Amino acid sequence: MTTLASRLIARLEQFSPLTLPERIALEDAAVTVRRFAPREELARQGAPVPAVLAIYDGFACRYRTLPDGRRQIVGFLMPGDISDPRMFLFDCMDHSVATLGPVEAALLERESVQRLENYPGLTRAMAGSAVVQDAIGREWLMNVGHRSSFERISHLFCEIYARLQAVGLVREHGCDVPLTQADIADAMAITPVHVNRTLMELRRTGLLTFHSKRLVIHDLQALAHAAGFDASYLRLRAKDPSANAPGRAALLAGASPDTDLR
Amino acid sequence: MTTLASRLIARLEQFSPLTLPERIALEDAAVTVRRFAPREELARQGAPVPAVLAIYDGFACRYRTLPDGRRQIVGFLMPGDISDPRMFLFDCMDHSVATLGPVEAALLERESVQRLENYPGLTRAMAGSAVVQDAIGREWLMNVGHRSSFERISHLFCEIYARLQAVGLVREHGCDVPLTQADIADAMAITPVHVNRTLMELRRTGLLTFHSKRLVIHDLQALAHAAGFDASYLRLRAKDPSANAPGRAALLAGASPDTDLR
DNA sequence: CGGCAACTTGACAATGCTCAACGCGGGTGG
DNA sequence: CCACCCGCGTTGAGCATTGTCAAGTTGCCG
Repeated sequence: MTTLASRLIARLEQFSPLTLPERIALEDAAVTVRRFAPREELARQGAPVPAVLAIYDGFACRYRTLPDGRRQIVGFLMPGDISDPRMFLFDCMDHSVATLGPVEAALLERESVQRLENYPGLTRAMAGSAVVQDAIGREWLMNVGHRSSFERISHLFCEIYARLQAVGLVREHGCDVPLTQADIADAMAITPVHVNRTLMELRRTGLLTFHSKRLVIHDLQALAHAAGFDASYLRLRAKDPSANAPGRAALLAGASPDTDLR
Repeated sequence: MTTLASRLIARLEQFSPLTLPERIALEDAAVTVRRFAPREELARQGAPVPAVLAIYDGFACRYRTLPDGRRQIVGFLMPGDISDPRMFLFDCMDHSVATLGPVEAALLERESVQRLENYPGLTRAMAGSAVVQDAIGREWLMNVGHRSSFERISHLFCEIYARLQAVGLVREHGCDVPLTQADIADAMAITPVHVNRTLMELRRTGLLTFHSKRLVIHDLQALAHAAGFDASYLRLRAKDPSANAPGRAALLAGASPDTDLR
């Protein structure tokens, strides 16, 4: 059975190996798993930085809003993700954070994080995680700036699929993606109605289906090609599918990019 | 007379105060100022991470390119800026870096950076700098996603103006901005021809002029309002006005959240 | 059964793109 | 020294991707 800490450890170890004491410290810090309702605000732009968020299950998002109400989602926090501890360097948030669907997560207080930062491996892993989230932001900028709506949505689903695969949440070419079409719209800067049209076109072309929060990718190769998706920015090591059931610890194997890029 | 180190110190101290030994260490690390030609590539996507860049004068940019040649600039590096040292956590760059106009900068090798990271104040300051660059990226996403070309370009110029003001490079409501219209296009994801049209409209409305690399803002208040610009994401402390041109205090350079959001 | 959120669908409008040409200035080579 | 050329800026005409508005359907949950 997977616990929050084990998922977090597995994810963070993709960035830097952790010593036993480091894993224990992480487990201690992330014991209290809380449940959050959908659309719950966890941090507000301009308000004090509340805590670092470590996601066990579900999606959250960072977003900014314009005075007129338009919302731009600037990143997703997915299972195994941890938000950037360096936010504590400033006294207030420059963006908001909210859950999308229901979420299980741990909140790490400032002191808790500071304790973790005494461990170099953990510091390095969290930094790596943050760098990847930056890279994702850069890719999104590319997406929103230079790709058609069709490419954009394809690309987003490729990314989500790859990230969920990295934490073992993909089965049978499908995964649960608790996003509404409006969420996708806010992330990719497309109108909800146009998201709808584009999703139907994706369905029609047989590349993927996304229905009742379930994403199924029928032709990953073709989808990645259509999207211009190259997973290298995610810095994923290939996930051993059997690693879900404990027993086989031999990860870190090759950086064998089977779901290859370019 | 301003040296690279003094500019760097002044900028970094906006994030965290530095002790004397820290300043000295920084000076030691950044003694060698190199000159770079315009359009010189300093780091290439996919290639090893060469060095951390500390800018003394001129603009550089981070960018990603699509196979078909389209380029998205994902951030500017401006005088006093330093690129993110955490890039060294990975073996290759996820984006490229190039100069725009001529640039004077120091290159800090991996070992040099590691030495600096022994100083907590420097580590904190560099982290703060990186967090702000992330925040800028988020704002750009908002820009490209949800603002009209007119707002976008206005917003970009507000940002550039505020950032240059923070390092004392604004005089008489004007500053040197070594960008071509094509550069602005690549940053804001607009066509060069449309950038041109928009610039002319900005000129016509009397908000600003941008000619031969010189930006003059005629009505900052109005421009910021038109752009929906709120400087708080830049986390600038008000620049001491006496540092260069006496008199006019920093208008929007807001530690004060009076130019509030929402 | 009612209500609300999410999803669909259609007609129309517009912002910004494409393509194409031309002006202008500064640097370089003959 | 002049002429050429290339990068950059400027302008125009037509077009298409995507936004807007509006209405209707589905489906879940109380």
